[in-house]
Amino acid sequence: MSLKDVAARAGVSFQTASKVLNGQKGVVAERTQERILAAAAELGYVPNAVARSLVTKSTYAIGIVADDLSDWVLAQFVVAAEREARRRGHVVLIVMAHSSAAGHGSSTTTKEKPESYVRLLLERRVDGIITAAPSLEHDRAVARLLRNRVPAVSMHHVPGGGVPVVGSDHARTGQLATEHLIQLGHRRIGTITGPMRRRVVASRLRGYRAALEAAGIPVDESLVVEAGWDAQAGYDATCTLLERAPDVTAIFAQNDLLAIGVLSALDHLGRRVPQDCSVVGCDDLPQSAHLRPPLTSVHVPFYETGERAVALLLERIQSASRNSLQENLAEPPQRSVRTLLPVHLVERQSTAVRGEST
Amino acid sequence: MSLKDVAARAGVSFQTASKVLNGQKGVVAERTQERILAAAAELGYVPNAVARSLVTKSTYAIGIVADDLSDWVLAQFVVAAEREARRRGHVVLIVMAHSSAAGHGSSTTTKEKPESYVRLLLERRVDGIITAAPSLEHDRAVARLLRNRVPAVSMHHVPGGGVPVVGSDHARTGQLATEHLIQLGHRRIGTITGPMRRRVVASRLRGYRAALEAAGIPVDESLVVEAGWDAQAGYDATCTLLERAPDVTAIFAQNDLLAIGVLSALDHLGRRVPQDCSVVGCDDLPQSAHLRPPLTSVHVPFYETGERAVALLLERIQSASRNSLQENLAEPPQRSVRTLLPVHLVERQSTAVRGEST
DNA sequence: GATAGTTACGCGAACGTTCGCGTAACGGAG
DNA sequence: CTCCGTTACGCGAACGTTCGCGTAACTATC
Repeated sequence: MSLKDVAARAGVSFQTASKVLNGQKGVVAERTQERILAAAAELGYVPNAVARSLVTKSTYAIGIVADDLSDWVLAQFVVAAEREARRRGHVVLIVMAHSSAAGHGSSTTTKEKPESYVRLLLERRVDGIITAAPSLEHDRAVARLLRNRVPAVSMHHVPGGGVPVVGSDHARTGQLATEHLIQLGHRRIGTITGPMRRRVVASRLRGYRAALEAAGIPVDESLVVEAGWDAQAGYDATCTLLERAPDVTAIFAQNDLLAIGVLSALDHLGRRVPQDCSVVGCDDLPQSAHLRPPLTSVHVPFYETGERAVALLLERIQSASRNSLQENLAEPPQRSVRTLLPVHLVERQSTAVRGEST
Repeated sequence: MSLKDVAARAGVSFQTASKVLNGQKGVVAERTQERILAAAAELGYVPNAVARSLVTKSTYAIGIVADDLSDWVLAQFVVAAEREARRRGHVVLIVMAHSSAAGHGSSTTTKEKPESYVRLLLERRVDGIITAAPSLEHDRAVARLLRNRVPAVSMHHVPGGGVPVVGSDHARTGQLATEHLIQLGHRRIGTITGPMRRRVVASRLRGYRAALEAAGIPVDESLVVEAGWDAQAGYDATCTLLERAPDVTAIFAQNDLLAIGVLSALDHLGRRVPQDCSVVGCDDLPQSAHLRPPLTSVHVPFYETGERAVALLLERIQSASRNSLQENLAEPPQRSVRTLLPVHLVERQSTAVRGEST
């Protein structure tokens, strides 16, 4: 099962076997190479990556700390990251930052500290870490580890900086959606936001405000309703919104799940979409095209974000290993970079010119 | 950074440091223990799990081979598996069986063989493997590796058996949905299926047929439309179905994504749900409760399936390590077990008594 | 047929742990 | 003061690799 076994069977030293099975080729004579290959095949030899890692000091593994993957958006990110990582010869170790919520039958409610997620990966000696866990975006302990211990890239804000961020332009997202509604003639535009403590939410809301101001429309705070992040929350928030301001003619929902709830609520309240009320979402889920009516939404490139994140991470890993060769000569000050991928509006049938049917 | 460093600083041998930092406690005097702990903290010592694994021959890692996690169902499974694994002290290595489809900008189209997914994990010396990749359910090479090389549990059928399967009762799923429609008085019940090569699809269809036969309703093959696995496919298939058989009064869609397409198509064709046509789905996605109308669906316990899968896997891992101690005494014949978790119908507003409004 | 050059392989060390056993140091009893 | 029993720590080996260098054996040159 080990190099020694196949070497014995082929009648060579295990170091020679190592050279042909894993290491550099061409150093070993054709004839013995074949013998070794044959022996390995017969024994079903599988190289031991953990021993290899021990000596090469590199695991060819990257760690991902992610929030709940039930969220399509994060799943998309992770899928892309894994694919890109493997394309480049790395494997992915994933640790989920499960929300503290009791959840499904976990009897032993061990209160896990967020930094332990990262620590777990550090113990495993991953070559680098990617965080895709907005729930950790305010955690300073996690931030410190990411900054000092290992090459890292984050999908969200990291307190204190020092970690490159790859994301999309959230403010622009809110702005695009709102501008679209303004162009359709809407003036009373409500918005359903996610939880305010999340940065994305604040950014998208900023975009919403900016668009209104640019159009000379006063921002009415009663048109902003903070909600959760799912369809039910969208439903409830819409009811609240229409109670507060029955005259809204358009609603900007901060994601498509919320938007589903918005559509549902409008239906119950007897408002037709888009004739009585336009709706625009964010994220552009695949299903959104098949809702009734098909949902206008701002497309956010999560897949590409995942790809970019690992591409950037692998670059950093390489430059880090180069630098350690040079004994950390010229410690890279490395201003924390922010890469923002462009978003764009996908127009479907849930938005229309204001008052078209009245 | 290593045990030797903290040992040096604490003035002890590194083996002693090992005992207090990782291994058994109580063997070392209180005083020196504190010294070592202090030294470790000052140096920011993080144990090296790869070195540990090398000697203990156990990585405390399990591998998951999964299909595209954009599918909520699989994501759910993986989320649960990861959570349960970590609760029990294991970490998760995930490898995705990306469909060969060209997809997003992967320039180097290295044709990866499915078995290489497993091989990757074997090299990493994971303690066990879980497969959640229906796309691999016909791959004999993968099956052989799972059978012989490592403790494994699968979420889907494994050709040749020998690997315990944890899943849910798919035939019953189809049966429950169909029985429900029959009880509401429907006789002309169409069904939109997924791709026939998938086992789930065949099983659910079997349940559909069984329910019809049990009710003495002849099975009309023209009412069975094979489709893909997403909303668009559901839309198209519904159009086909209604062309073939305009008299259907109920449709059973094999998953909720398809059902979204079904609802959308019925809307376009001017049929009201549920008055003109009832619709029932499968999987019970969270959004399904907020569609219009809220979708009746068969709930499938993916989360629990994930939990059970790793629970079973960890059991097997333990018994395997015990057995290797006993030199594989009494090779366990271990009939390949199938654990089927129960499903249940969730009744919402997309189904109604036939012809209630006509 | 001795010497230099090349090619093909082996050797030793190191990576950071764990684990069992050996052995100092110490205290109390004879 | 010697002897035995504990307690607290150290030692050596092993896990399966990689890597650089040493060194046989073999071919070519004079």
